[in-house]
Amino acid sequence: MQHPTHAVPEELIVGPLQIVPGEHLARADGRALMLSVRELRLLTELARRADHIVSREELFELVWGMRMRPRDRSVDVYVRKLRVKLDRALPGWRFIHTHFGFGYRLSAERHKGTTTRSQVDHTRA
Amino acid sequence: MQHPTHAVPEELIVGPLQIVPGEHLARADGRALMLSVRELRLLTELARRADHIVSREELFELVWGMRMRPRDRSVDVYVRKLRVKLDRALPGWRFIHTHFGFGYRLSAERHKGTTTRSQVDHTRA
DNA sequence: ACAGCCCGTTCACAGGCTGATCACCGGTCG
DNA sequence: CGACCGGTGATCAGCCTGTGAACGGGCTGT
Repeated sequence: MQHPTHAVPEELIVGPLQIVPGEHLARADGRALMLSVRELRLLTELARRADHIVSREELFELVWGMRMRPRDRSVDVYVRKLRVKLDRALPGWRFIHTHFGFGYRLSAERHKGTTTRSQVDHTRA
Repeated sequence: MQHPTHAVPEELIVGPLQIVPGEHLARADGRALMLSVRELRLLTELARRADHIVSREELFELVWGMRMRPRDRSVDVYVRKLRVKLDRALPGWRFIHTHFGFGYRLSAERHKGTTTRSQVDHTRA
């Protein structure tokens, strides 16, 4: 089922991230990200609630479309997959923040010290 | 009694601090703070009584939900944890003021000096 | 039809965070 | 000056998350 040609496409912007759910596409600084269906959908739902904490239960229902079973760790696993890909695409940025006991929050934040290679960052806001 | 759709969420503002209990979230100048459950709850109760002195006993009952045992120092410990995080997030501001023998009071007040490191400050409240 | 690859799911273990208490020190008041 | 009150740093067990890997199914190209 396609959208009508000229429908206004939803476009989510979070820092250097751009997400276009209607096109099943996400970009980092303009470069397309290679995300699986689940990954993109999780990122999308987080982006739609950027800067707000979203609980695992809510995320699960939004992305998987059903109630989360008690000890299901799927959300955690996909959050990690996303983090890895986002970090590889945009080192020096952090997007998915854990709120212990509550859930996750998507916000673009710079940070010092990169994962893979040592990246000099003298940003002293 | 719930409102149907978008009930107005409680939002507490204290100077540069914004607290949204319903979202388990507090922001400093718009930036999300990373607070634990207890910390956020303590900050919330203090904020709901901003500019008023709240006794330890009352704070304990509000946050812990039970009577405070005679020598319990929990409130003091959490006040400190909050002070540290608030100072790191907003150097130059003081929020939690001690009222010797009475309790604590939350009020946004500027002060000079402090950088990232918490500096000993002999200024009287 | 078959092999290979990608993806989604589930495990089990490791590590980090939180909340509760102590013990000790320094500050304040009478 | 002595007693009391609040500030601070550290410890500890338990729960919550992070993480690497294994498993099985479906899709694709040959």
